[in-house]
Amino acid sequence: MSTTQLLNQLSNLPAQKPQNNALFLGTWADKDYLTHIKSMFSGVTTYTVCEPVKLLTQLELYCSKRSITRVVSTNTDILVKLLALEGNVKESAALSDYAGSLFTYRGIEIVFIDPLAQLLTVSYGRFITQRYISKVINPLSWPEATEFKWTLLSPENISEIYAQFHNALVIGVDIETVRENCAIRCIGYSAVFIDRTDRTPIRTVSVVLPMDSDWALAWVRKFNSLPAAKVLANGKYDCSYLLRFNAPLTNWLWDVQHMFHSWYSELPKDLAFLNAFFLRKVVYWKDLAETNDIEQYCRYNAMDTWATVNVWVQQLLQAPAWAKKNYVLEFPLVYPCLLAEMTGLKRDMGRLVSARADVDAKESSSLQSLRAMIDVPSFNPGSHVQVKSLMKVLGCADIADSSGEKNLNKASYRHPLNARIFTKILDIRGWRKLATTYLRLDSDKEGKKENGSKEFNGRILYALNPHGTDTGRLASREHHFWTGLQIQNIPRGPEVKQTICADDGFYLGECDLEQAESRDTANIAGDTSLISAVSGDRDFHSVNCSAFFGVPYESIYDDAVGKTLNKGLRDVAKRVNHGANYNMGAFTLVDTMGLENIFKARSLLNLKMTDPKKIAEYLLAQFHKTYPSIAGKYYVSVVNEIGTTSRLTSRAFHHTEYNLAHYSAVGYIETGDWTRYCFGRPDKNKLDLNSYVAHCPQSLNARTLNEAFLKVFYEIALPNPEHFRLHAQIHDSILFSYTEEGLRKNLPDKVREAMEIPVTIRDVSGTYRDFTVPAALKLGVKDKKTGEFIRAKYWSETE
DNA sequence: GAGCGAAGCGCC
DNA sequence: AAAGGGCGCTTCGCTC
Repeated sequence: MSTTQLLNQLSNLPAQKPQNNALFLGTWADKDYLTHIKSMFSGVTTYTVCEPVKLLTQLELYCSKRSITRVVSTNTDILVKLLALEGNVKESAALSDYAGSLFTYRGIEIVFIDPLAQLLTVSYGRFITQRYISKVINPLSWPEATEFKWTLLSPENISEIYAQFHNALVIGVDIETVRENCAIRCIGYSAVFIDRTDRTPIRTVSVVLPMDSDWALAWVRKFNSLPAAKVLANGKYDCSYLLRFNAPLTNWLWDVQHMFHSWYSELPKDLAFLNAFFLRKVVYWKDLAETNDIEQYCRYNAMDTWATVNVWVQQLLQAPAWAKKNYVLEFPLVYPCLLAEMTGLKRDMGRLVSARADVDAKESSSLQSLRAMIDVPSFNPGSHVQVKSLMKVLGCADIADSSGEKNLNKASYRHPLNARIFTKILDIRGWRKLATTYLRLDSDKEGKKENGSKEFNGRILYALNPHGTDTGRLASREHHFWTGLQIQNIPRGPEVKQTICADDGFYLGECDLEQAESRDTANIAGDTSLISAVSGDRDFHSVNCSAFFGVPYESIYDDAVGKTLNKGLRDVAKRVNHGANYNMGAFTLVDTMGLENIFKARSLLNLKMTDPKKIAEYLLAQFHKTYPSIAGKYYVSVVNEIGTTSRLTSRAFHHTEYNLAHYSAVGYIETGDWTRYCFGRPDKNKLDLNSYVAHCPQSLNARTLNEAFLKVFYEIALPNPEHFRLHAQIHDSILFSYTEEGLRKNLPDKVREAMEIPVTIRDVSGTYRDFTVPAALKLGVKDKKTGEFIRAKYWSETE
């Protein structure tokens, strides 16, 4: 019997019975939206009050007169009063924290929801509001969580509890940490026990161990080695700290954040949200973590583990098959990600200091000249407010709503004097970004805490999160140890990458999937012209140019020498292709190309019209004429699929043994690979359509690279711990390092082979095709003088 | 002085 | 080189 079947049989039954009338207790701001929630009360007689109600006694009186026993509310005055009754005294409380929290007051159940305006402004507003309202309107549809009981572990009880935990079905684990020194304050465990003979067959036992002694650490190691599967919430965080203390967690198989991301990737997934989403009778408790009382703190730790296992039970019971499949695809990525996060990359500290000095020098000389030019000695180009005023002074008030790069370029196009000033501002901003974000030194602190250098023992650390994006790409941010960098947006020039290097005895290598998203788009849409254009031997943009505008390919590009002959027109085709591919409108095309380029295109193509928007429309039309399946079939299929199922499912199959072990090829395509639940309305909202149209190729590419990441982890990194290091995945590339011995074993080539995964795909018209995105290794640079190949030691050398 | 949102910008 | 989409970090300027 599977775990799910077991839980299904044993699920604790809810105890409540349906009750009397209902009340919506809102605010003035909710008045306009009342019609939207009417149907959510399932026909129960519901009163509405939007006038200010400040006292619980007022509420009680109102309810008792009308036989009201359940209340849905956005009234924060009442919320604060209810919290005070629970001993949580505060002046104000945010609905965003307490949405989904349920209180009981004198026989009345009160659930709080977000302001009704969110029904229209947040794509998932209706969905969540309906769910929370059902907590009081349809309580029988909500299973009861286990009873919360917790124990502080001590020498007196720990042996006995440890023995008891050997029989657990799963164990929830959560740590609380000290940010300043990366210590672990305490660790909580919640064991789930099953007893079919019991009235409540699912039972949990929660314990907490303060981490204040070697004795405690020794016990943590024992508990972490228990045989039960572990369930965590964002477990890479906890695992990182436990690894630091040499107390690795074994058999981590479940994670409620990854499970929820696999199900509703567009929704929040912090533990507080998951509690409110899955458990009926909960009140937000994150603010309790601010306590200084260690006992209280441990209790809070225990509640988190209790919530984690209860959420886990409900996820297993309620998640549909496609979400569980997503989980199987996503969760295993935590292991290679954790390895890469704990490996990090070495920073050459000498080079860091000199690179920073170079950047600082360029910035300060530019700043000096800018200030002299405009005669404002204190001008700060980093302040958008000041730059906007400058734009107004220089006659660009009409575009001074933003001082971003696009508008500054527009302003520059108007007058050469503007160009001198605004180009300088953009230069300075560029240097500042490099210095303050990527080349930080300890001296940048200036009294502010945690604002100095980014290295951890001379290394750049980072987090790689498989649950960070809506498309299945990994997201990156600073490391769990509260330092390091987002590793996926390191600037492409040498300025920063020359300071990041392989470890002693290692070389750095990077392997890219080439034009992956274009190939994916072509194959998903099944546009045979686009497939051959993107996978052929000829220059893609020149092929487009020829097809769009009816000029001979030979006049655009010379294949023999690999040279562009008509850069201007090829450029137009490039811009049009990129824009049209993702459903850009004519207005935006004008905006992004700039008037100069639009009129350049007009003269290159001898067009008659003078309205820039008309020119852009013409350009976009040429794309859609050439590749009719993109808008004609692919966009339409996105709208239809979401309209009928609220989901987008990738009909693609990756040929790796990991997948083959789980699914047979044909059935896999029919049921789909990665599925995204879509709350947006692509039929009504163009931005939603754009994002869903972009999702499919981006997601398919992410899936391919994620499969490759797993292959590299299992087949290359793990068997060669002395000679290979897995550093990161950067959207279409994998960054690694290897030794001389690793080179003799051909490990870089094996990375490339692992990344070239054949894919079988069913296009939107039902045609099956096989294709493989080629991967290219970047292992070094040719010396410009000697022509000798230099193996990369620094990241700047893998170009 | 802390906290927060907006703006801007880095990558694929 | 850079549109559309996908992200996260720093600074500024404001509020509390």
